[in-house]
Amino acid sequence: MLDIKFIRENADLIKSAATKKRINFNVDDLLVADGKRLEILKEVEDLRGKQNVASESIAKSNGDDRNALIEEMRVVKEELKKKEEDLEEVMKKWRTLMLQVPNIPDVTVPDGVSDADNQEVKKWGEPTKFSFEPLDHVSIMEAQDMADFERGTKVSGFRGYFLKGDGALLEFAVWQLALKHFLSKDLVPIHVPSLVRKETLLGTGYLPGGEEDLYKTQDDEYLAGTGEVATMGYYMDETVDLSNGPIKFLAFSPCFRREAGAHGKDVKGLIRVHEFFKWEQVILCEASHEESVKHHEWLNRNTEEFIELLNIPYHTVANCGGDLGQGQVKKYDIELWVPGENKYREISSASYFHDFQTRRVNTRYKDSEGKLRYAHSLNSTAIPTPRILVSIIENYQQADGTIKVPEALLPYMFGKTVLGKPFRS
RNA sequence: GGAUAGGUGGCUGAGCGGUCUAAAGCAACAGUCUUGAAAACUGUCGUCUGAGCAAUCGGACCGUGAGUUCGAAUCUCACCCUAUCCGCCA
Repeated sequence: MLDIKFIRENADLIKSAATKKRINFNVDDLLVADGKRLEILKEVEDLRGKQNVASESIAKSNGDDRNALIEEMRVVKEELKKKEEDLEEVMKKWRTLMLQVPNIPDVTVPDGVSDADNQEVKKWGEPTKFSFEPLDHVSIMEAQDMADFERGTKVSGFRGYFLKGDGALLEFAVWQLALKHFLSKDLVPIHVPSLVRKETLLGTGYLPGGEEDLYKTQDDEYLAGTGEVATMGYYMDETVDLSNGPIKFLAFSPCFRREAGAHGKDVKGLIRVHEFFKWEQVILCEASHEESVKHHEWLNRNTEEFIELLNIPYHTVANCGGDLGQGQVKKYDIELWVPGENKYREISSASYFHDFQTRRVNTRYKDSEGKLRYAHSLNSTAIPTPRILVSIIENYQQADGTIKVPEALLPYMFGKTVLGKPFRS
């Protein structure tokens, strides 16, 4: 959500934002509705003012004076009722349009329609070369009894999986390394709920609109698709203290996604599952563009560093306008090399929103002049499992089918340096 | 699941049809006093929104939404949320 004053004064910016994001939104419709809204609001407020004045007189008077005044106000009441109905009608339209206003993408966001137009801004390492034909993670993990997809489906349904033996150990090791790395960045670890109330999803912008990708309970709660939801909900309707610097969280939570729009995609393996775990970085900072930009770069760099610890080839892309969400100002995706598919796959997404989200969740802070302002919010994946296992296993596989443990994970693998047993040559 | 009690400003808490412009206390901020601090005293002290250069003025907000009324924090209805006890339960 944006400030209506800002929208009124920067209608052109909104127009080009919609164009750049490939979002169908007509700001003129909103401005017309807004004009009407202000006009009727003024009338309603004048009538209410009249009523307030008369009300005081009525309280002080009696007898005929009193009855005359009451009669007079009966008419005002009818008029007011009619105007209020008019106002409600305009407000309905106004609110609907307000929720659709796209946030302004940064000037550095590349132009484009879809993820195919995202711009590579960094490339680290070269795609792994093998002296043999590499296997995909599904074949390797099944052969090594590190994952069980058949029983996963039997027990959990489509996209179900078990991580087992070294597969499970590897996941826990990644978590440990992630804790070590990200906590060295002074983030506050927080384990957040996945079961959330509707308000938090409305606040973060996943509702309305994302209903079909969310699991819902019989008590009308939802299972969040990311820890960002509960983390942003943490300070909902509160005034936070940013005088000692930004609030920086490292949130952990199970994540649930129905993947309703992805039925044919990535049907095998650990790339796209209904239930996974994610460590997520979340920042609330002062309402300054420079601050947001600085933290955005920092968040993304934190995750890049983690991937570098694992020594997996990756590249970072700046998402193009058409690949940005309604609220995002700018977004980076980090994509890891996946030998089995011979391409990079997204592992992380770092975005900033200015005050787009905090307006909805109503999280403010007092600035140095004591004025209440909406904070800026940012979030970035720290690390998702099991998706990250795909790249670890495929890039570290050896000719005999075993997997070398990445050096950084050695301290957390209970002495194991190689996973699995030779099964091919 | 059963029963009960509640939702009022940053917090505690009064108000239960018309000076509510929401008491009072605490906290906070400023000042006086003081070498400095504390205490004491004095003053300030909500949010959103519209008009205005500004001082200021108007409107809204007592969990949410409807309703009754000339007038609602106060009455009616529905919903949401919280707490406590019992039951069940990792």
